[in-house]
Amino acid sequence: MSDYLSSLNPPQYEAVTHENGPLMIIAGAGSGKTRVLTYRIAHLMGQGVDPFNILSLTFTNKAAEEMRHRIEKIIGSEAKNLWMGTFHSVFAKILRIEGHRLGYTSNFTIYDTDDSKSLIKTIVKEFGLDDKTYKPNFILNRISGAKNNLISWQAYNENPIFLAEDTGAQMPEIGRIFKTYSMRCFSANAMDFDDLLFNTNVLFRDHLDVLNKYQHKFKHVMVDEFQDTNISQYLITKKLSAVNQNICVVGDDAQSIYAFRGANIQNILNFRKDYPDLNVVKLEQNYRSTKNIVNAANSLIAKNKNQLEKKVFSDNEEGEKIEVVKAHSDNEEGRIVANAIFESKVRDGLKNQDFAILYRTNAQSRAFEEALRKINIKYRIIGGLSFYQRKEIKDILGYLRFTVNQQDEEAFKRIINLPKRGIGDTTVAKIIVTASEHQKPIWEIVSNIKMYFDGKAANSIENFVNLIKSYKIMMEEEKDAHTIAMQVAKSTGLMHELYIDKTVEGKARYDNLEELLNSIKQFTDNPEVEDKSLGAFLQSVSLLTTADDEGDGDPDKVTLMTIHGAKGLEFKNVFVVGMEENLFPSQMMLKNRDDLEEERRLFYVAITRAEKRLTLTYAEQRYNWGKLNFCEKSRFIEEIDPSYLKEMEKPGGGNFGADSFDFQGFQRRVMPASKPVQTSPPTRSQTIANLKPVSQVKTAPQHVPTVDFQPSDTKNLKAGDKVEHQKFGFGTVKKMDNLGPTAKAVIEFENEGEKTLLLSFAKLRIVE
DNA sequence: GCTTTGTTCCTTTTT
DNA sequence: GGAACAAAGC
Repeated sequence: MSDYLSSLNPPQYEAVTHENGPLMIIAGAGSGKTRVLTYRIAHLMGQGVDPFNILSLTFTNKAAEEMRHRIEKIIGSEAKNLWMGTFHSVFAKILRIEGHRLGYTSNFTIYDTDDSKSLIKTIVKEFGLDDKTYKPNFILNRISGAKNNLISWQAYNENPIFLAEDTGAQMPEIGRIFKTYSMRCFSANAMDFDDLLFNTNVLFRDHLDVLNKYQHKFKHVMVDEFQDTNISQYLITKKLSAVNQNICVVGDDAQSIYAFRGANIQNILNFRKDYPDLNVVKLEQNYRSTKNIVNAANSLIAKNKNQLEKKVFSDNEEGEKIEVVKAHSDNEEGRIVANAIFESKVRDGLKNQDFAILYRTNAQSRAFEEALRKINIKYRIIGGLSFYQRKEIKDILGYLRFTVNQQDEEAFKRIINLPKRGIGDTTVAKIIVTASEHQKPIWEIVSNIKMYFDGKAANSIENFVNLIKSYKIMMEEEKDAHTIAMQVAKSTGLMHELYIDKTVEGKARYDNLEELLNSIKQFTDNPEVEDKSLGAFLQSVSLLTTADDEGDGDPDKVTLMTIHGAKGLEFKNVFVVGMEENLFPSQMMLKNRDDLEEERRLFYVAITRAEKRLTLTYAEQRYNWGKLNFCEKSRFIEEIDPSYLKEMEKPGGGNFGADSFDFQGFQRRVMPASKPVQTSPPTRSQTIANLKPVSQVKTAPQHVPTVDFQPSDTKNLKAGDKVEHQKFGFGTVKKMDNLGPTAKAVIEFENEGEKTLLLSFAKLRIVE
């Protein structure tokens, strides 16, 4: 049991064996933080602390599960009794138990961002406000920001500063919207993400017996990624540990990247003030990366003024210099990275899973997906439009949510006329008006609909109510989540509707639905899950984090994700792509929050994910919602000490550029530039795993040899050339207007007639 | 009330 | 390029 301690370096040892009193671990990137946390919990348990008394808050549920399994290996099956999870999932669990104190039932709904926005939109409309001025996104951010700082709607409306700010932003009614939004959530028996934390604070503030209970329950409180906690989260942990003072926070101020959602770097900088007898341990040795990568990262982060003093170092090999690669376009960037991965797999004997492509925004993934797909490299995308945000999935979940909680207004609006049953907007509006006139919940109105309306719509509503009632009965009979979901999918007709849709999209949606039912089955079949009810399943779904999505079980894939998603992860080879001004650092960030330091920390996080090799790429031109933009190299590249960098045109000795694409035994067929190979959204389990052999992939007509239309080829385009346009089909160039990036061509299309096009390269290719 | 077609705005990042 | 919404037609 104690032999694992011998593998630790002195500060790690100190952190692991520190038992009582406040502790702050400043853990530099790659310093073995997870190992320390794991061992620390194991050590506490070894010292006789009951796992029921340990609360460990992690950043993703997946991280919690991994840690739990590692502890299990050291100390045994008791580890399953540890309280572990994200802030949101742990305190949602507590609110299920204690929420009745605040007027919620135990089956409250958790509104996701879409629900919140939709509700705000409804309120804006009801208030008769202009929805061009009152943007749901902005309002939600405002409300969320307030709640993360523990400002209630009452306090907000009493605060002249907030109201003046809103008036200044031409939105004086935000306070009133905040109030209505909060009351509507409450009467829907629903909490949004911020409410889970806000209400936990309210619970602990107003119900001291509850606070007391959990203070004594959680004898040890641990917080991972402490630099990314907000005030609301910090106060929860502070209150919980007020009696025992056994609070251990682990973080790295250099990796604080969530200020946009209220994370407060001051939490970590000021922790010492709250705990004067604080022990501080600094883990400064990086075991993950080469010297070159660590030094480069240090030279970058040194530009930040706000930071705790520490010296991260590596005793690993020197390693290769960081490659900086310029690509001509975003598509070429994709090909360069895909080729480099291909080459590196062969040269260094690496697997797909050793590579990650990290970008600033989800929208950047497309070029890399296409390039990887073309050369049959399996990949997985983390984040972006998640499985649970797809329409067909949300539809079924809407039914399940409404079955559990009939006050759920957002679910009601989604499913009342789905599948179409002749209840249009007018009827729904009438129901809502009637409900508010009689001061009764919507469910009360619709379940006695004949008392209020008659006619065709009333009959449809009655059928709908009976459907829901039948599901409720199943729930009361304690049928498990899968049984009920199956019944819902079948008896609503939603499953059949997708089944008879034989379009590619319809097929994909049907597969998605099947996948959903499978995952519910997995949930109810999992022996580790005690509560197999519908409510328990819904909760687990609504608090999934992006990293929690496991895909189809094949781990050997290249990982594509945002840098935010890469927190806590490591890969042998990392590509940080889109290193361009306005993209990274993001111009949005600079415009709205003017926080270059947070962007720099984000880049620091990206660099420090790499163990062996790091490549930075940027493109000279890039499409941004249909328009071609010209880009400049990111200032961040210049900020790294140049002695750690190696600038090059193309990686891999220049032999793997976009235009020299033939590998041994690997014949590439050139395809129309931006025609997606897979027209339907991939199901989660597919995750593009089952790539078609190149020969089956849709290609340009066989008889016409084609080449990609590259931007550099504009100079070659001349009158008389035959071209194909993605939308307009085949045509002949009549005349070129001028050359260079702003070139225009007059083209006579076979079916569409003459058109003048600003040459948008992805849509046009030369047919020789 | 439903379906088709046209128009607009958009994207940081996530629980 | 595309989702989300509005208008127009059935």
